[in-house]
Amino acid sequence: MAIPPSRAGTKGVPRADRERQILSAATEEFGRRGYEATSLAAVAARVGVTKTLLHQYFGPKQDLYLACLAPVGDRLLAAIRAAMDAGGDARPPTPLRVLHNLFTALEGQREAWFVLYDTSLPPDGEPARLAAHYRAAVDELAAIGTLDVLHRTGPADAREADPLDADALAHAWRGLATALVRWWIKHPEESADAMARRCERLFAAARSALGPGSP
Amino acid sequence: MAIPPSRAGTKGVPRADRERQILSAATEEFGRRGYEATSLAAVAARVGVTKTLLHQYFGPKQDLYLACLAPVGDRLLAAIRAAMDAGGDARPPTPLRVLHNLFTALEGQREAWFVLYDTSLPPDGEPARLAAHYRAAVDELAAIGTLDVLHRTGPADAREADPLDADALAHAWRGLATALVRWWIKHPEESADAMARRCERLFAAARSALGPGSP
DNA sequence: CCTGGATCTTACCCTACGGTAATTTACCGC
DNA sequence: GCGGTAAATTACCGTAGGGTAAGATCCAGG
Repeated sequence: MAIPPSRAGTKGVPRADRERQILSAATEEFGRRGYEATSLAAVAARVGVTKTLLHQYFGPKQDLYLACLAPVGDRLLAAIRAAMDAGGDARPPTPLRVLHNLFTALEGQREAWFVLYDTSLPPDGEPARLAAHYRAAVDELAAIGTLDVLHRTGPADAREADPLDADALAHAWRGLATALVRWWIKHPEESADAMARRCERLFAAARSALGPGSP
Repeated sequence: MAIPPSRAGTKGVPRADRERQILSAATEEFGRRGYEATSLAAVAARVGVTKTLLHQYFGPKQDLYLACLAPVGDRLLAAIRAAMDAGGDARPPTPLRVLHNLFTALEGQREAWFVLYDTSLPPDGEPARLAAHYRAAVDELAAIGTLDVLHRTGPADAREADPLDADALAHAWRGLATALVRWWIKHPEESADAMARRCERLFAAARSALGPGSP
């Protein structure tokens, strides 16, 4: 009776490729299930590889998460910056341009958004710190647009404006984007462009529902 | 040398009270960290009691979660229904009334919202099923308001309207509410009423930012 | 052929956590 | 006082998951 041959040894996949595969799979798992609920075994299985290899290439779970987050954060930040640099008065309006760029940046890795906005990160740790860093950068950009919006519609005397309104609006805006991305994930057939157009329709509809102007 | 006295034995807290304490603590933990990341030991410690007692009163983790979710779901549903039953043309407009009722229902247990909208529920299991049930009920209500909004602003020929727009709008609306609740949690000093007023201001501001009417 | 390095696995350890059985203490009515 | 029940605990088990050490396999290049 032959002893079962060991499956160990190279499979001919160069390290750089493997690392890309792992990062991709891990990003998807982290985004879907959240940091805590993601098991390295699951990531490894998805790649068709063993847990151990992940550790050899990326170190402990924490570091793998960081390796996923960094490129995602950079990509998203760049997308938002590009949309805002076009100027506040261009068409389509800034919020829609931002969304369009976000969708484009997320195409092919839509779950990546939830790597950045993972609510289950252990509060004290490097992951939370790096995520906070990227979130702060995003919020800073959001604050620019937000202040602009509030100044257009706020009370004539700026001192009457509640200083927290800006923060709340930025937060709400971020949450809205999150919800749209989540919906998008549930409808994989929708392209980034189609999604942006859909948002344009929705915004138009929402505008009439929010204000006092509806008959 | 005296053997350390056992701390076992009743502490004079009747079962019904303990159960309320446990439910309250568990709701908060589940809401904060998510189902997967919540440890029963942490809940027990918060109550000042042992893990075992949780099991004796509520059974396995799953059942404790269900015991938390059911009242939360009922409360939130009732709050939304009450807001929508007042009629679509009353002042303030329906979305703001819904938010106001939600904030009021969540006062004192703001994290409860995230028990219902927990993204880290194991996909196959009773928790996910019950949560899906409540979410579906909420979405059904949202769909009513949503369709109303879209019909007011959509193309004259209703056949041109994208049927998925309604679903996406409901989803976005829900996500917006989620973001507002999250912001509220980070600002504990803010009352439910103040929060509702804040939302009114924000909606007014957003309205001008979304549409093509801004100069 | 054979040696060195790159790739990948097997086998293992340790801890945290969910869960159960058995036991201990306090209170309450008689 | 004295059971009996309600309220808790201690002590324990099993497993899943993060992490490590060591070895196996394959592929160049000489």
